[in-house]
Amino acid sequence: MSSITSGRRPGRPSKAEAGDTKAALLDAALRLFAQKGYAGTSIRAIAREVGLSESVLYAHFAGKQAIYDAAMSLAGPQAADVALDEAPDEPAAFVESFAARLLAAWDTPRSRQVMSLVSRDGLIHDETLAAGIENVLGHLAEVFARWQSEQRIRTDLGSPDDLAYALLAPIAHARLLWLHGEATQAQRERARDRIQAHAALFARTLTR
Amino acid sequence: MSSITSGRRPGRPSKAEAGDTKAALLDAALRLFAQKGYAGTSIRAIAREVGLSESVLYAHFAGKQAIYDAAMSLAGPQAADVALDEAPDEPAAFVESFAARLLAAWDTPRSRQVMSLVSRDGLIHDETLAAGIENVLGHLAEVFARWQSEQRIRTDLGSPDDLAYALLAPIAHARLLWLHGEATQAQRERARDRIQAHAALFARTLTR
DNA sequence: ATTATCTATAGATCTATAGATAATGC
DNA sequence: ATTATCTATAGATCTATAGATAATGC
Repeated sequence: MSSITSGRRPGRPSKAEAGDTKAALLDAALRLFAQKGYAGTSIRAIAREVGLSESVLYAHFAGKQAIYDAAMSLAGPQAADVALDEAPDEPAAFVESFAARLLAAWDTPRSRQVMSLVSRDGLIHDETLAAGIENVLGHLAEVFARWQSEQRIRTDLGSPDDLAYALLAPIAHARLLWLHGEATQAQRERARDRIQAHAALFARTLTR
Repeated sequence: MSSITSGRRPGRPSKAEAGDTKAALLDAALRLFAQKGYAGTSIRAIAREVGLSESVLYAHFAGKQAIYDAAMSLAGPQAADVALDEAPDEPAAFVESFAARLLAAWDTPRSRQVMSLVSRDGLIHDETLAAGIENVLGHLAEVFARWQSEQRIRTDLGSPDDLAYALLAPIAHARLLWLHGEATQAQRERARDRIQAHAALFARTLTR
């Protein structure tokens, strides 16, 4: 028994046994940062997860912060991109499909991990995230304003902006509570049920 | 100049200069854990914040985790305790006062710090927090169910449970986004405006 | 020659403990 | 004697770097 510390011998691995190391490192990094946060995750732990020496990370990234930034950028399309790409004509149908599309975008393994990562390290209070939410709210408010002026929805409930918040916040909250990196199947179903029920309730509110 | 490392000489401090060390340590601990998270906060940093040596903490607490637990328990009364202690008779008035009482309980320096602490380290996904929310939702749903059976509010919008979520989630989300340990005055006002506007909109929804 | 891995190590920092020192309260 | 602080230190762990090793691609 020679090398106990690592199953690998030194030197460049042969083509056959070389995988996509950088992608594997980033995947492990996202997983660990999501589980333990920035300070709770060591370079060493990331390397061990992939079965390599920690110094490999310095061949691929400038340092710990660079790994974190790269892992963050694995986040898929944001809510604003996903949710509003459909020309909204029929209020009730739009509201329910909006919620369904947000759920689909947020209930993926990667998106759930990014959610965990974002809800640590104070990033949930980061301006970027808040700006993204404001962006979606603005788009939604425009839609509601048009519908109000066209008399397609009630005008006596509140401003377009308040309506937008009343629709989006419960969906975003469901994401936070139940669509994170360690969510169980039951929690994911809870999120889906809550989001669907809320969208349906909100759609009824708009028109009745 | 003798002791550069600390302004204090060794030995027990005189009665005059001895403050409430344990309270000061806990206060600093909550502040730092809220800012940097568990792993990002060292015993040393807490001690330095109070101007003492790090070994003092071991005289007051069994270890780092014990300090964290003690800081967590500084959280004031929870939402469930605060929000429902008033006999709800008039729907619109109750909804707005419910929101106002939640805001008052959550917009204190300590509660904001606990919010930051909870939104790190995965605690937001902790069962305790989720159970607290479910508890408030359950109480609210009872109130709505009674009102529906008494015909004080509309019955065609959704189940009492869905109504409870539609009221509470946007308030809880405002807390998360704008009532944390590093919230600015502008963010706190944003939370208040959002919460008030949402409560008013929801109250109108219930009755019109 | 370049690239991707390894081992070894420096230097910083962290948790925790041991033992000294000085004030308090009996 | 007890309590509340201090200094000093052990031992673990962390980030980062230097230099060796072996496969690749020209």
